[in-house]
Amino acid sequence: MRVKTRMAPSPTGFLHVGTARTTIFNFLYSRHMGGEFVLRIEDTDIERSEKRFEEDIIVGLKWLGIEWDGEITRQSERIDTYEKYIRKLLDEGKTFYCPHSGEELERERKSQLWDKESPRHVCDARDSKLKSGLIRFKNNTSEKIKFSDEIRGELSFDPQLLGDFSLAKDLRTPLYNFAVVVDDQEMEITHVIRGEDHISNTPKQILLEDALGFARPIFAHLPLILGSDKSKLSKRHGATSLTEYKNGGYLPEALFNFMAILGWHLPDTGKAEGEQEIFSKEELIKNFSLERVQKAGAIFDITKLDWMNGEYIRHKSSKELSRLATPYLATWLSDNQVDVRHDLDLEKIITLEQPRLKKLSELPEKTDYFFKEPEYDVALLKWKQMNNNQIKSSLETAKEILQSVDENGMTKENLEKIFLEKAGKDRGELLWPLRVALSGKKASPGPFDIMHILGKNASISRLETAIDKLV
RNA sequence: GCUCCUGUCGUCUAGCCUGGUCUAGGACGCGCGGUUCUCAUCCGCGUAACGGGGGUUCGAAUCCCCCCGGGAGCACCA
Repeated sequence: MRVKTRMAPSPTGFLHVGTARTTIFNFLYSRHMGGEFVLRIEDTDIERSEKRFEEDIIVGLKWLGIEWDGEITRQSERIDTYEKYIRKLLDEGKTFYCPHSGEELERERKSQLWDKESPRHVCDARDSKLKSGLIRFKNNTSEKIKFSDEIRGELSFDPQLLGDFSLAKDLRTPLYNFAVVVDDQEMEITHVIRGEDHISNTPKQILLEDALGFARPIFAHLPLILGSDKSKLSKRHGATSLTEYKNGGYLPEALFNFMAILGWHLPDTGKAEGEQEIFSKEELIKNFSLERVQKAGAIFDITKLDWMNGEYIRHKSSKELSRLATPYLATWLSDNQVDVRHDLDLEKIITLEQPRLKKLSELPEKTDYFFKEPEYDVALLKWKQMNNNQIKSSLETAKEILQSVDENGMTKENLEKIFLEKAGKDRGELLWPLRVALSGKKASPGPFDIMHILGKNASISRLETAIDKLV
């Protein structure tokens, strides 16, 4: 079977992660089936759609590693086509101009609600000869509308509840449900994979497809991404735009992996323990199947994303990680007007933090002491029950050891060897004050790594600063 | 209100179709322990769920019915 799926984001806001996830599923499915995946932009809402939002969609999808086939098409470029089909329907008497005003519709709606009926408009002027007004569909269907959803199975709707729904404001201003139907036909889309919030649009679209004599695509409705309170993910739950995740230090592969796994999973591999959670894009494409997607909505669990992002960070080579993370550091350094010593090796610093990073954006706060003198409370220098004199002498010892090391001996291995030889039973007595003096932090990488990167002079200077603090 | 969708650990899920091998598996999180000066990594152990009630059956997370819960959609937005 030939497969062609499409993604049709609307440029009326920044690219939402939910939209991004739907795109991932479309992408995975068509690639899995060896089909085509195309991008169409829904930009007929002139008031709300903006160029910068369209740009955001394109940049975001590229960043995620989603590539589409062919040129991007836009709804606004097909106005002539829509007009052609609207005229056809009008000529065939399948649609009509509705003469009712907004107030009249509102009154009808209220009375229906009052009668505990589903609000809809059933027009009493279907055969009016008017040539202006809202164009509505003459809904004469009485049989149930049935269609098969690839994820949910057989679905059925009562067409009476739809009323004479609208399909265009005028000949050249089609409304969503009409525009998608025409576009899917014109673009020869075979599979419509979209969010579950579109389920109730489907019967309208089917009615239009039938009226126009179009083939019916295969539908698949994905569960929604939910916030922590189980309602549709929105701003009040935290970051919803893809850009925020991008800027927040998430890796595209991690986000892709996480969102693909959210609401979809491979079957039990039968392994007794430790089933795989980390999948490359290729593996996801190879194993993807629509029938395995979950039916219920899934909560967007940021802590699992953070873990997964950390996993991807840990698996990067030092060089690659350094390339990706340096901009975060550079921005921070310039914002804080820090002069960086030219001999500092940024790649080493970044690699040192690799096992601790969940997000690239955490880098500056974790490594600031390499770039400026650490600030800390004297009390932090204290290890267990040591008093100030003991701490001071411990730091003096560390300083002496360091002074005895020549520049070539400033490797991590060598420093570790020398310091551990001199350390007592409780290594903490020597190493804790030393590490705090160097980093100014309660938690940090080990002192040997820090001294190696900082160099002999800077390290000694920090020990002296600490000793002075104790007086 | 109406319509539709949906319900396994706190979260993401495996298992459900084709009842027994499920004393319900994995992952994240959390807790404890090991490595360790600290944190992280890594390793080991642990924690915790079939929404409820009826059936059918020798046997139900799996099949049937009812109830309850959660969500979404009901535009001259997409």
